[in-house]
Amino acid sequence: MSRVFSEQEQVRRDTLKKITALGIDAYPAAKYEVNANAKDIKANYERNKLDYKNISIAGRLMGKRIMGKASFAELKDSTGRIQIYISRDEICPTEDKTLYNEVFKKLLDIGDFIGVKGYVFTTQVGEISIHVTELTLLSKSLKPLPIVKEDAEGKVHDAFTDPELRYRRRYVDLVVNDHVKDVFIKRSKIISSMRSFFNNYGYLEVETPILQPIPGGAAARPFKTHHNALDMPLYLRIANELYLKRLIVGGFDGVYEFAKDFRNEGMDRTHNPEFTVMEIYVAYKDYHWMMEFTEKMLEHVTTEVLGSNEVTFAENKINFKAPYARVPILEAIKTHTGFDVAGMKEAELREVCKKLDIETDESMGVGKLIDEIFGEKCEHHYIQPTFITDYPKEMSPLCKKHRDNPELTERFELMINGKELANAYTELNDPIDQLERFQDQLKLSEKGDDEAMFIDMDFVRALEYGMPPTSGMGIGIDRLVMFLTNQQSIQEVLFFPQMKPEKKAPTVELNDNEKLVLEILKKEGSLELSFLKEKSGLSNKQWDKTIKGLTKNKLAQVSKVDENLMIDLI
RNA sequence: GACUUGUUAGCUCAGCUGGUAGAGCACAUCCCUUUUAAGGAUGGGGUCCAGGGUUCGAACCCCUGACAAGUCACCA
Repeated sequence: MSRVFSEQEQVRRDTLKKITALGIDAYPAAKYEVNANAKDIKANYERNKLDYKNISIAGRLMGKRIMGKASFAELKDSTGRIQIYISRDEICPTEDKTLYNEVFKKLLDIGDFIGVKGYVFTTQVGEISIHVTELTLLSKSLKPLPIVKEDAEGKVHDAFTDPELRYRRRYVDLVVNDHVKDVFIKRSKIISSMRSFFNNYGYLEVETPILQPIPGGAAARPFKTHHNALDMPLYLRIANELYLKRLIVGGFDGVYEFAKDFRNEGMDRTHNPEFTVMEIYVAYKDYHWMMEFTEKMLEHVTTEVLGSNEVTFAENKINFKAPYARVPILEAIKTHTGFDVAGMKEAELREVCKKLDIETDESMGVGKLIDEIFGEKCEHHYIQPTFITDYPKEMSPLCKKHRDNPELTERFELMINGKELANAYTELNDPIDQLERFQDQLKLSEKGDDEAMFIDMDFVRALEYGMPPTSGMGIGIDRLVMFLTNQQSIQEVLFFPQMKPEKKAPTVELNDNEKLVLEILKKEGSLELSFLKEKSGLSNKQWDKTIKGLTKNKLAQVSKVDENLMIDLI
């Protein structure tokens, strides 16, 4: 494969050769002992100067300011940036000034990893810096990074902002945009904060299959794949609910999993085909307990990770301090539409939808119709964390019937900023009821609902052995992270959001037109431009492209002789 | 899936009514021992997303396509 390098890339490759020629290994194998980092030095040097007499630090070179025999440069490690000061005669005490004049000044580029040893001091301008006594190249960078600069007022210049480039080259984004890195650090902290919250309760973190013969536990279109040895279809999981409940059957008191789920649906600001969900199931609990558990968890996480329960998201301030409001879905509909839909049959609900200007179709049953009314008319009103409870039975086939009303289920969804964040049930543990619900789903699917659930007979069998009363909850981690980091797009909280493949690299081979013109030139030697154009028989556009291609590849050149443009082979 | 907008140097962006491509940073060469987004001077660097059309002439106008972003639709 032949690659085309930009001028700057070519310069760096040449530089690499020069480094090697000087006997320097641009990619040394040995470990580099580090005893300090940028953040720590900046935070503690003033108070404790003696500790910073002999430090060793490593990172990327992020900027050079050369002033003759001395220079300043920026070093960036995982904790931040620090300035380094290099004086020629200090790192080159003998007559040989190569390390400074050649290696540092000319052969080190922005983006290279270097290690420096030296001592910390404060410059005349008052910046804490490292006075370098020893400089080591740790890894050469062959591609130029975008140069993002920040001025004294904190204003960013030439920011690297193009979303496509940022997502496709997340590594560059992370190197250059500290605020992006911070989002992902926060994401990690949110997850570990949740994990320790669950562990403190004594619940067990588990792993369940991602490849499933029956994709269950949610209403969604799955990805399908094929196992060769078994010669059978397998699906990427859309949820892990049914497996976690099997573990409750098996006797664990509480199990949870941070799971990647996969749904073969559209992509937009809040949907990525693979996404992370945390599901937890706890025995001997119900959904009332789970509401308290959920609000306590969110209060805990926001306190621990953000140091506050108040979160700004877009133009809204959201308060995660428990407790949260609890609103039955039918009450929410009554409040926001004026219609009391309790006990309504499908036909009556359709009538209500019509009056509310909500589109319906034949495949929609009672559950979907109610869900539609709520989604259209109510959902967006719930900005502050709110538990919407007691959903209709038909839209919750894995959820236990409501203890007071058999048409409803003991289910809640947690709404935040008008969006669903978490979903929880008092789990259905009656195997006979469960099988009937699955069969109802089958009818829905026959009616054309392509998201209705499959019947999972092994799951029914597990329930037949007996599952204790259990409550379960699932929470979308990506969306939670979006809320807590004030990001409006899911792509900003995923390191590598799904993208279409990149365009193919351009070829350097000549196309047919170029070959044709080249043949004519080879035969004739030197020709007048308009004559050659006519002879080639190409359209204006094609001629233009072709001759530009040839001159670019240095195969032909155009020159002006008197008043005529001549084309020659090179 | 629909609509809107965008795609020009390594990065951020200009580019007039169609007349052969511009800036800042970065890069290269030279000068400079405490500077700080940007010291000074000089210079190099382009498949103007791709393909086709109109035109004497296209980065610019027209058509088709690719990719992205935004809005909407769809989506427990």
